Amino acid sequence: VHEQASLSVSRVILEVVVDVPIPGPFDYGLPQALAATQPAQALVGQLVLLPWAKGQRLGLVTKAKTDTDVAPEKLKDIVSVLCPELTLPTWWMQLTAFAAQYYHRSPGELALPAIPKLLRSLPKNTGRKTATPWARNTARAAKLRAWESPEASSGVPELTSDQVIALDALLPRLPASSGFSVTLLRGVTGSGKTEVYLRAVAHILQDPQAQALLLVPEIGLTPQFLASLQARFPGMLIAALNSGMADGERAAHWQAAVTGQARLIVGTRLAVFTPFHHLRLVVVDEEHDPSYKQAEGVHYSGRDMAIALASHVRCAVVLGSATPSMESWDAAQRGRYHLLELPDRVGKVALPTVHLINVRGQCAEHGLSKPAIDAIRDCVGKGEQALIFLNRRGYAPVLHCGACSWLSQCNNCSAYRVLHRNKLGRYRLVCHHCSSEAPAPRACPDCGNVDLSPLGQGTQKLEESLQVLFPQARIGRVDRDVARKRGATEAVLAAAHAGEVDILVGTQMLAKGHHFTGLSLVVVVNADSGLYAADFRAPERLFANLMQVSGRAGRTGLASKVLVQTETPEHPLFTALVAHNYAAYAGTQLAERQQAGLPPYTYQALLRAQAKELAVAIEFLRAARELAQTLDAAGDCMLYDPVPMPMVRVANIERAQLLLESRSRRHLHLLLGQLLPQLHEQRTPVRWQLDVDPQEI
DNA sequence: AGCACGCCGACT
DNA sequence: GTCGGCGTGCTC
Repeated sequence: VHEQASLSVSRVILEVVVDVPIPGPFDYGLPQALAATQPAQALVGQLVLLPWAKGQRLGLVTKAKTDTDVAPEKLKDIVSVLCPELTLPTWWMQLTAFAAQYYHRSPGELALPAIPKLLRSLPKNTGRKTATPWARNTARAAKLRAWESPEASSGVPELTSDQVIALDALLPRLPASSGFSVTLLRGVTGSGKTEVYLRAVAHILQDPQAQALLLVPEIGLTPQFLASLQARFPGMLIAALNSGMADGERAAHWQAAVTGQARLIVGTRLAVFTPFHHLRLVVVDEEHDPSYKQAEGVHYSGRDMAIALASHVRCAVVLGSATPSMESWDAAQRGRYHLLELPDRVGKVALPTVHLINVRGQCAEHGLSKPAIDAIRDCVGKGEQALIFLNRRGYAPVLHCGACSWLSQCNNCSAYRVLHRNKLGRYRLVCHHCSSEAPAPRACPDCGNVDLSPLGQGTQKLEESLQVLFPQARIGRVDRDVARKRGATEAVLAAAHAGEVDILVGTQMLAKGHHFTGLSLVVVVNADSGLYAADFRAPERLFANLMQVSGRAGRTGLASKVLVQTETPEHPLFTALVAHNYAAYAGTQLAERQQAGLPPYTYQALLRAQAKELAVAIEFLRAARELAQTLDAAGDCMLYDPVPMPMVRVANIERAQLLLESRSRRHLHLLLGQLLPQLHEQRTPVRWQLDVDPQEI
């Protein structure tokens, strides 16, 4: 006993986190050979190779200490330091630990995936020792060059008086001495929010050590955008971080951000977990965008984590949007965030006039109303461009048999297969949820009727109808199907910019960021989907989308209009849209949310379960709810009944969900903190995951 | 989450 | 006789 006690005090113990869904941390011993080369404290923040079960795996050292509760015979020594060149900073370890706690995951599940695969790959025992991954990656990072910008710097635009006012308010918050602050920049489409960000970035980057992070929605990170940034910051290394990049490229950019070699980092949500060298400013562009929410694995919010990041490095964060999320708008109204507004377009360009077209009871087979067709004809006749917005890709949402009412139901999902037309002109039925597809049947599979008809329309059919209506017009289409082909989207957009397209047809992919100089007409074909959806956030998203798509029109001063086809023109959402009145719409939304006890006035977490049988998933959630009820004896949380998800079956897996809600975030998280470990302990055939602050219910 | 161990059906 | 099905137990 004596010997053990003295051993345990003299021995260095390392706390290590690992990418496994068990809480940890795990204690390991430091072998003598490694202890001799450096103080144990120097290993904190380093990646190490560990013996794990029967094999080896990667860990991150979070603490060096001298005692442990782990039985001596169970305590193993770390094998080696994997990447001595990389020490993760303390603030970063705290940020990932905070995120892990907030999303109720193990710290390793947040920390380790944030490091590029290339830098955390286990060494292959090929015998010969080669350069470390870090060293090899250093060579790659050194080769990073400026983004190709076609034309030389187009110069710095002059600021409008609104932009001057916004910057005058923003710049004093940027110095390091000002610490953490959140600013919401609300500016109508075309008001020059980007110019305000860029001035703030330029201001911060005057300090040769400083770095700025610009977060963009998933589809915003394009080569063109990077090129335009490069033109603005000639000679400066701009790193890009997004999930689509190849391992090597990603690692090189990441390393440039970590060493400080890259001064400006542009990234999608995952970039928030980069251990920046000296971050001094965070900008979240289009902060309301749903793509900031990670929908797989750890369901984190890139926007919320951007705020957490800024608070950990003690710098300013700027959230920008024409249609801020209700969460951010409410925070700004309450003074928790500084609010800056850009109420007018640059150059006092008029916002487009919005007209509502009542299509109730009309069944135009091509989906376009008479006024819309007339407006398109007029627009194209004048040599201007029209954008037709339809949030539905494919040819038609469903194939239908008029004789027996058969519909093209997916075999694996509770959804219809969508009729598509491939490049050979052949019709196929494709499920947008499980991707299963088959040639469209020539005759009804149920009754043999050969007269099958497509119901409704998608972008493909709309494109076809438009070509019939306007045989002379040059039509371009942009949706995810087009985007699948390499370079196809870019080609259509380039043609549109060059004035070689008269009519652009597309889904919401077209709604964001693009700036078509000749565009004077926007037609929204079906504005009503989502208006009466079960998800209380659906109208908020619809409003944002419509504002966004309307904003494409007339950005360069052409008299422009937006036609919105709807069956309910009297709906207040459309009234606010016509008036370009975000504040009024947000005000009524927030009042409703407060009345109904919904976010941002309550806090939610969603427990989702999947099983082959719906009853099994529901039963799991019922048991979880019961457990939660006993843990929340004081009744601080509202525990709803488990229900099937709106899309109950995907790829033959049945899904259900349990909503937990509280007026107190603290109480909700206290409950989750007790509930989750118990759920982990129970052995169940049900797959489940927790979504804190769910965006889709 | 992986991954190994472990105990019961259709194959050489 | 064996390959392999996925149930359950563990990872400092």
